[in-house]
Amino acid sequence: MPADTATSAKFTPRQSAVLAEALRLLVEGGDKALTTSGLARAANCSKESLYKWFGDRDGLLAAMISFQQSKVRTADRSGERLSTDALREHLEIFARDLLEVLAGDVSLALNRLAIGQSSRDGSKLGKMLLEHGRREIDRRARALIDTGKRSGLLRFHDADEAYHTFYGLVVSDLHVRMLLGESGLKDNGRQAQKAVEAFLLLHGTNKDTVEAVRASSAR
Amino acid sequence: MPADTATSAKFTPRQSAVLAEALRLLVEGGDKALTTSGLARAANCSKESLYKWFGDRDGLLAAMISFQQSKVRTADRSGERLSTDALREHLEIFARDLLEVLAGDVSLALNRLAIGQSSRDGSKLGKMLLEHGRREIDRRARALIDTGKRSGLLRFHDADEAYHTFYGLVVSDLHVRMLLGESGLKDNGRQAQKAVEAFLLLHGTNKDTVEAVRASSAR
DNA sequence: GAAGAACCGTACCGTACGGTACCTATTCCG
DNA sequence: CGGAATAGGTACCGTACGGTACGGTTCTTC
Repeated sequence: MPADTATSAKFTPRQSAVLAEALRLLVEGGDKALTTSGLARAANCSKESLYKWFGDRDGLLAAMISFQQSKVRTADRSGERLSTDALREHLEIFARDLLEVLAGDVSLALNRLAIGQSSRDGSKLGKMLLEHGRREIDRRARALIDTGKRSGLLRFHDADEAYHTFYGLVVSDLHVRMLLGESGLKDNGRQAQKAVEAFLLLHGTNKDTVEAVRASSAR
Repeated sequence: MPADTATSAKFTPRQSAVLAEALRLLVEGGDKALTTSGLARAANCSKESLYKWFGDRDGLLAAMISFQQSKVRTADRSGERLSTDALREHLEIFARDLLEVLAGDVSLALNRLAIGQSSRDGSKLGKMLLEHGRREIDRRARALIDTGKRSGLLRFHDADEAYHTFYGLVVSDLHVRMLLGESGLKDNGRQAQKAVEAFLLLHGTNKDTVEAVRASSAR
């Protein structure tokens, strides 16, 4: 993550610094620890400024999500055709990145926050998280899957379905478990590898790959 | 779900009624709506009784989880050998049940509650939910999978891994999306069907089944 | 039928939060 | 240089919650 260049056009540097501090408080203490007074104290700003900038507490939370997402940029360097090995490599990298993102402190804290609020604000934060937060990573995955199909390495009749299958294979119930407080995996790489193997078996076209994977999965 | 017979030995009928009312409040308004005063008013009991029975608010929440789980009983009628079709049938039923449970009002509300608290109570509620809430359904799934293997219909080298694969195929990111406020699927049955197809392709042994499914998945 | 426990309803206390008002200091700009 | 805008510091208000205390009421039990 870049250090300070994350000054999205939406926020002044000062506001960004305050939002970063707000995220820090949220991560270390949960939403209970994120009070307007506490944030003002920790960020050396006044409550009045907070209310001027963000309206109210909900506005602050929304700004935090928006701010955090402005820092997430996914390198999407899979443009043209791919070899079998390259596809597998890209899928594995994607899976590892996905697991890493989901297990991140800030991601978990924001998801917990949105989930906690979802019952009383009409899921406003949840919608933000889903629509803006995952758009980037979804797009990257879809591009990868589409490229795989165009290269004749994958076959499916619904890209969305294929993506959800892949997501499920990679994440399983890990995300919810981590949200509930469990620690993550010891080895994301291995999980990514297995998920990709299974996914290629389900949707790959390369017979050698399929057979090889099949044999190994039955080992 | 049985109406009133759910009087676990741990709670008196009166306490059970109060806990049921607490769950109702939680479902309809989130944790913010579940105040001790509000519960006392809604359940026609006194706050003093609440504190006498459950200790403090956290004790009440824990009791709610325990109470709800005492109502969930999974019929586990898969004892002996299975045919291919019977296995598929059982897997589909399980998958549908799983999706239905996860999408249930009370389940979602309790998971939201536990996730919201996880950052400030050392994940006590989260642990309860994972260890006691899922034990039943996990056991049922594992029994099913083991039976499949003993019947020569499934192959894998790690039952846990196979179960997680199946879980991922069935649920994907649906659970988190619903926790964030999205509505569930229109058709759980179809999702269950597709997940079972994929799972059998990955871990089934029946060649006919495998080929048939393979063909259909590439349709 | 009386003693006693369990329980209800309510009133109360301390606290902590969201939000507002007011005043001061710094910076920006003509 | 001077006035306006911006932002920090602080004190304050209303509210609502968790938790406690107490008097009155119902239910049990002998």
